[in-house]
Amino acid sequence: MTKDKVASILSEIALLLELKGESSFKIRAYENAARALLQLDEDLAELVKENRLGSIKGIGKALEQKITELITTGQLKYYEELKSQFPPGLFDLLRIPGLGAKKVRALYETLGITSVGELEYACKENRLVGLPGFGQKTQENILKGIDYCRLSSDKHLLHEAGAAAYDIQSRLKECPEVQEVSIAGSLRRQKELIKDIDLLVASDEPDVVMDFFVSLPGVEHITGKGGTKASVRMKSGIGVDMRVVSKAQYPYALHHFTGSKEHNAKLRHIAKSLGFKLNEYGLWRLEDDSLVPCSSEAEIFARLGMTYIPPELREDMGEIESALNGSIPNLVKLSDLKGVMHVHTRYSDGSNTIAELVREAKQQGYSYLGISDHSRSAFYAGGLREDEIKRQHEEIDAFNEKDKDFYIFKGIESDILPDGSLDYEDRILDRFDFVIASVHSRFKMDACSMTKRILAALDNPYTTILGHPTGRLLLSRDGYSLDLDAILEKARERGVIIEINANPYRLDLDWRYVKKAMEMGIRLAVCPDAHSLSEISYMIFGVAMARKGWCEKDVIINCLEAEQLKVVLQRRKE
DNA sequence: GCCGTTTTCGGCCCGACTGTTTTCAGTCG
Repeated sequence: MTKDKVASILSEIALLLELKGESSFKIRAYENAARALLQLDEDLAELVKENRLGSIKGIGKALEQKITELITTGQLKYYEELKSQFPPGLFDLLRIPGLGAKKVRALYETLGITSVGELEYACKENRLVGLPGFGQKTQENILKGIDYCRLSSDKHLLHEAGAAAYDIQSRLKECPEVQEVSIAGSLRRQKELIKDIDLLVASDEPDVVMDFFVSLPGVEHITGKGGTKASVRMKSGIGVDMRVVSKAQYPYALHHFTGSKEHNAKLRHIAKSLGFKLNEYGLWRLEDDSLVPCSSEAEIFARLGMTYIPPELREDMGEIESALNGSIPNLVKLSDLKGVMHVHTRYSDGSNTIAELVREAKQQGYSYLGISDHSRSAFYAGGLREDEIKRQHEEIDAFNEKDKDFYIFKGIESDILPDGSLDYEDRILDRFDFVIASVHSRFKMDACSMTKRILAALDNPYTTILGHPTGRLLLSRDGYSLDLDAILEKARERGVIIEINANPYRLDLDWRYVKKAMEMGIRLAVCPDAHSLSEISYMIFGVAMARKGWCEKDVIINCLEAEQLKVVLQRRKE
C-alpha cells in the first residue's frame, strides 16, 4: 500500500470521525497525520520496518499502530468498523456547499437521508425547515448547493432534461435559418430517465444553424461538430445532440431520431416486407429506389398500413402490432384530467394553505382537489393528530359550502405501518372521502415481509388508493423489494386504485407496470403528490407515464368529474 | 488523536459569515 493510499484512508477516517461528532482535535490529528505522510520523502514501508514512524511529527503511538497495520496487512480494522457505521452516500452530502458534518449527521439521524437525491427530495417536501438549526434559508441554500455540485451524471430526470430541451428549442427557433425544430429521442418518448437531449432541425443552411447551436449560452464544450450533426455538453452536465436535415427529410428523420432503436428496427422490417426501405432520409420503394413522399410521421405510418403511433408508445411493446390492426389506444391527455388528488397542505409538510392550493388548481383548469396530508406516524412530516384532522375537515366543509364550482375531497395519506395496518382507528379513517395508503418507513424489509405488509394494507377496506407503490426515488433510491405482481393482483381483487405518482423524482408506478395494471383492469390515479403550488404541474409527468402505459382516460379515476368521483368513492366506502 | 512537560493531563488557530435564535452553532477558509 502506497503512502498516498494510507493518507487518503486517514483523511477518510477524519471525515468519519467528524460525522461521528468526535473531538475536532482528534479529527485534526488524523488530518495532520495524512498531510505528514504526503509530505514524507522517505519510503513508508521502510519507515514501518525500521520502527521509525513515531519520529514523524504528528504521528504518535495510536497512529503509528494503525499505519503499521495498514502497511503490513493491507487493511485496518478500526477503519472498517468506522465505515460500517455510516452509509457511503453521506460523503456525497458533505460535498454540498453549506453542508458540514454536523448538519449531514442531523439529516441522517432525524430524516434518514443517505444520498443527495433523498436530500433534494426532502428539501422539496419542505422537511428540513422544522429541524433544529435548519430553516427556510438553509433549505434553499442546500437546494442551490445540490444544483451547483450536481455534476454531469449519466442520466437525468425527465423534467430537468425537458426544461433544458425546451429552452434550447426556443432559442433555436430564434435562428432565422431554422425552419423547424423538434425534440426527439427518449425525451420525446417521455422516458422517465434521459441520457441526452436529441434535437432535430430542418434547415437549408446547416452550417449556420450548427454555429448558432454550439454558441448558445450554457454550452460548456463542444463534443463534436460536423456537417449536419453537432454534440455539446451544457454547463448543467447534460449532453445535447442536434441533427440538421432538409425540410423534405424532416418527417422521416423525426421518426428515426425519436426511436426507440427496437421500434425502428421492427418498423424497417415491416417496411421491407411491404417492398420498402425506411431510413432517416426517406421511405423508398425497393423496386426503383424512388422516394415515397410523406409530409408527416402519420403519413409514413399510413404508407406502412398503420395508424399513427404516439411517440410514448414506441418501445416495441406491441405498438406496431396494434397500429397494424388499428387498435392503438386513444391515450389520455392532460386536458382529460378533471381533478388533482394527493396534495399536501401546511397541516402537514406542504408549503401552502388549502385556499392557495384551490386557487392554483382552478387556475390550471381543474374542478376538484383531493387533500391528503400525512398521517400521525409520519412525525417527520408533521402527520395529523385527530384534532388537526377535525380542524382541517371544518375548513374543507366551510369551503365546499361556500364554493359550488369547485370541490375538495377529504383524504389522508396514511402510513402503512410495518405490520400492514393503517395509521388510525377505523372510526377516524371513516371520516375521510378517500385514503391513500403509502409506505414511508422501514424501507429495507425483505421482499416477503414488505409484500405481506402492503397486501395487508390493500385488504383494509378503508384503503382507496395505494400511493407510490414501490417507493423508488429515481437516480437515488431503488424501490422496496417486493412482489409487485402479487400486489397488482390483490389490488385488482380488492378494487384498490393504484397511484401513478407524478412527482418526477418518483414516477411510481413505473410505466411498464402501468401497462400491466391497466390490462388487468385496475383503475389508476394520476397524482402530483404536491407539496407546493408549483408541484401541481407535476401532473403532466404522471400523464406522460399513463400514456407510456397505454392508458385511455376511462381507467384514470381523476378523469372523472367531481360528481362521478363522489359516487365512486361513496360506493367504495359502503 | 498528538504534544510537551510545571511528568500525566491540559491545550490544541480562529475570525468572518450566515442563519437561527434570542446568544450561538455550524461552515468555511
